[in-house]
Formats: sequence, structure tokens, C-alpha cells
Amino acid sequence: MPELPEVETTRRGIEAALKGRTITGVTVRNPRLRQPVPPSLGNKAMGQRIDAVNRRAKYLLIESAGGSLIIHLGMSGNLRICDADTAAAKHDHVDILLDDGHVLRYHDPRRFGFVLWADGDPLRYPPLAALGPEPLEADFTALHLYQKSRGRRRAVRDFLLDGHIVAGIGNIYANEALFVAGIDPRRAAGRIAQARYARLHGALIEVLRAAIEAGGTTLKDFRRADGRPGYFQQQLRVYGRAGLPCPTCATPLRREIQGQRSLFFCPRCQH
DNA sequence: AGACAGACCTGTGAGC
DNA sequence: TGCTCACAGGTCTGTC
Repeated sequence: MPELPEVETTRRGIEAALKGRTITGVTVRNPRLRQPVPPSLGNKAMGQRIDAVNRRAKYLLIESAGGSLIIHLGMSGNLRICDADTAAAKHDHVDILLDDGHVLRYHDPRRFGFVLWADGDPLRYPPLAALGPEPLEADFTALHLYQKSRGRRRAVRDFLLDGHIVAGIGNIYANEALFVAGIDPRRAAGRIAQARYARLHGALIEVLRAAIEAGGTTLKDFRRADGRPGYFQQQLRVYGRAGLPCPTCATPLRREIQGQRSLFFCPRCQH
């Protein structure tokens, strides 16, 4: 499910229910996530008062003075706020219990996500420390993209998916932004001119902002914390639309497999 | 250093 | 109805 807009939508949806609350317990129904839920998670989290709910790339950081929960939603995860007595459904793997009788419930059919605990600054957790800039923060610039791309022979779509270059871009929004910028997703990243990276930089920001505004994209699994879907799928220009007319020139959109993942693009508008 | 395949999982829809 | 196959929003690990 979740790329940056979906994780940010989730963050906004759970923040008010968590902030200022104290964790009173953790229920783990199935610890076998992509990284196993640590046995010590409950003891570490118990009694901690939640100060902030932050996001870095696609990671959610639920922070307290004594440490932080680091939650990743993988491909099919979601988080909901519900009452403690709400019956658990299939794939509801972890509950974080709160002192007001609510529960933060982690649901993930494919179990590609995880729930961890970091004792210190969660940004020092190695996968987080290695990430590139946040695309909606000021340190993400067109120049950064251009400079990082020099000498790279990989396709620009795969370059955008690399979190070390820019954080949080997944396959949907990489495809969408490349369409908006008029760039062929198969083109080598190192062979795109600086002016075109300026367009791509603007397109990424525009597409991500619009998707957050719409509450994310729900293709299948994604739900906001209150259970509602996102609505950005209605604004997708190319993703999942192979064979349908290009919104600009009406040429049928094309789908190709590259690096084991689908590309969607207009063969006429993108070069 | 960088590029790529493979691994981890379950569910769904298409085609037969 | 039921089987098999392809495919899905991510990212870590290992190999060349």
C-alpha cells in the first residue's frame, strides 16, 4: 500500500489520538513480521508517554522520552485507532494499548512491515540514518537530484525509488511525477539535463502534495486511521492505466516491466 | 560504487 | 466451481 502520502495520511490520522497518551501495554498476536517483533517491545514501551508522532520517509516514529516505536507498513499494512474491546480481525498482528481505553492496531496481511523499538534517537536506526532528503522539505532540491544522478546508468524510475537519493518515493508516485515532467521512465538517470531535473523536482512535490490532500491512494489495502480509503486513485494520470488514453494526447498509455516492477507511461509525451 | 536478482508474505483477479 | 498463474503500494541482502 503505502508510499509517503499514505504514511503521512496515517500519521495525521493517529496523531491526535496518541499525543499525550501513555502506553499501558502491547499485545502481539503474531510476531513474525518482516523483522520479528522484539520480545522486549512491551516492557520497553510500557509506561511511556507519547510526545510526538513523526514520519521519516515511509517510517512512522511514535516518540517518547524513553524511546520510540518505529513502524513500517510494508506493502499492505495499515494502522487504526479503535476501542480496546473491538474484536481483532485476521491479520491484526499488534496492538498498542493506551491509557484512555483506545488501541493503536497494526494490520498487515502480507507481513512486509514491522514494529520495532529504538531506545535513543530513532533517526539513528541505520536504515533511517542512510536515507536521502525528505521530498517535501527544503533540503530536497533540483540540484541535489541532478548531482546525484551524474554518472548513473540506471533508469530514472529506479533512481527515484532509491531511498538513499530521495526518501519515500514509491512506484505510483515515481510513475506519476515522470509523466508530469514529460520524462521517459526508462531513460538513464545520468543522461537527463539539469533543466529537466528542475521539472521533475517540481512534479514530485506537486504530485505528493496533491496525494496527501486527497488522503492518499487506495488501490486495495490502504485505509486511513478511521477506516476510510484515500481518493487520489481518481487523480492518477498513468499508474494502472495501461491501454487507456493519455490525459494529454490520448495516445494509449503503455505498461512495461522494468526491474521486476511495472512502468506506466505515455510513449508520445514522455521522452 | 553501483546495478541487479532474489528474498520475505498473502490475497485477488484473470484465464482456462 | 475450482485450479493455476501473474501480479501487487517495499526494502533489505547478497552477488557480480
